[in-house]
Amino acid sequence: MRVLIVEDEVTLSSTLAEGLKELGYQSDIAENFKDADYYTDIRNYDLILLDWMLPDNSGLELIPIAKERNPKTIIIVLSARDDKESEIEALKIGADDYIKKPFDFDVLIARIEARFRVGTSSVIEIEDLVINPEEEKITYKNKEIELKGKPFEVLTHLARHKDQIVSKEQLLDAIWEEPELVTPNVIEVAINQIRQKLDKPLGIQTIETVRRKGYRFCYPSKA
Amino acid sequence: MRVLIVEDEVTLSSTLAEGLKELGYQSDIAENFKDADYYTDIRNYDLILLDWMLPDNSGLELIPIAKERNPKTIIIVLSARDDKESEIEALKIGADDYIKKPFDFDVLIARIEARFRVGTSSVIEIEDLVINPEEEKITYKNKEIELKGKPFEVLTHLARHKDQIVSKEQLLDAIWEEPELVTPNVIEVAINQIRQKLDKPLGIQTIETVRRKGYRFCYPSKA
DNA sequence: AATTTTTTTAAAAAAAACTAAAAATTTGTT
DNA sequence: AACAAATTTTTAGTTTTTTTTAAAAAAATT
Repeated sequence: MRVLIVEDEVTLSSTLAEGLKELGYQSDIAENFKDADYYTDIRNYDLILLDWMLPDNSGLELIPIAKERNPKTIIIVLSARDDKESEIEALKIGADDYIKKPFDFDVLIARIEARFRVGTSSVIEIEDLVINPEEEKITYKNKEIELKGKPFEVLTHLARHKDQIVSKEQLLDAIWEEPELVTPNVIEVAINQIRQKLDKPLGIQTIETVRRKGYRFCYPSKA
Repeated sequence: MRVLIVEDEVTLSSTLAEGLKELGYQSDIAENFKDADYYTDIRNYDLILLDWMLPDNSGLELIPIAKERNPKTIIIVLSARDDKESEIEALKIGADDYIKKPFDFDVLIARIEARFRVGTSSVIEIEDLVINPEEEKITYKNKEIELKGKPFEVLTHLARHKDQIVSKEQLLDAIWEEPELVTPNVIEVAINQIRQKLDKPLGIQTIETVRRKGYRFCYPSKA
């Protein structure tokens, strides 16, 4: 999980980053609007913790920009303004939550975890295909398929977003720790693995490539 | 949008129901746990506004039950308990939001609308013709049309400016990264593609050429 | 009829995706 | 710590698809 903390009080932002790190979140820190603009441009964040008042601009102005760049980003505004009007304004402009400062770290975490909570069972069952991310195991008609590591994660991620186009960039962001350090070709290699080890032997198609857009999990095909 | 209000103070629940009705929400009211249990069993709610303290049970106990029955239900807990621990408890057990009483109606609405805000769907629907730019897909009477890349983008752009004349220069500026590097002929080729793959097979006309001016998306023709 | 503009076609060029294998890195074991 | 095994990443060549060019044919305008 990738988090962007936009906050000019360095004490607060580093405390947050540390706390989040312990919980397995990876965060970047932007101290002003300009940096936040830069970061949201080059990376896709799952979550943005956004201070309203920044030295060079209003944090609120980042909301439409960030949402435009990645509509899936959840934005939680952290603000010292405790009037109802401010809260309503932030929510209306596109914020997903509004927490008044000073806030309790545990409450913030509880709200974040509630946001990203996944539905009960993590096992993905699609017809005869069963993907168990916990155990990193795939079976087709109860027969186990040898597919591990990155290719497994790519398949899992695509299966979770069944029928949706997922771009290479999104896959990199979701699965690789530092997406900018690898070439997008790693995904092509992973996809190739899946096709060699899963599709080919079983005579099915699980992933189709949508040229220039990404890949889409399309099993069972609706044809 | 279907809402279940679980609240024993009738004054509050009916005020809420009325306010929500004006905004187009349809709500049921449960005054106690038993009724809430009954309602969630027979109906699927988009949203449940849940009071923590109910006469016959803790409202929190409804959360896993309701989520099991309809995992998509959003549950907002409304509670007089204003300590952090209670808020964390509710969120951890599965609540999606926690609002302290007394709360402001407008804030509640802003939070609800933020939850159900739909990411701007860019799908263009014109009679039987549906253009989905996200997925780069066109269907006519649910039958998919093979049209991708630049021709697809040209069609999309013209459809977005339905009935308006769009010049070749405008199309180049809108779709090509570096318009000055290509000749306007690329557009003519794209238009031709559209006519070959869309208009011709379906016996319709989507784009008419306005000599010396540009092109105009003219489907359905008002003739 | 001459000129301009658009349409059509086919082939060249460019871009994106695929594949196989080597190199590098990580992991587990002795 | 050193080795072996497994995994990941890179490289580079191939294939496929899309985009562009260019030139001929057709249509509209003057």
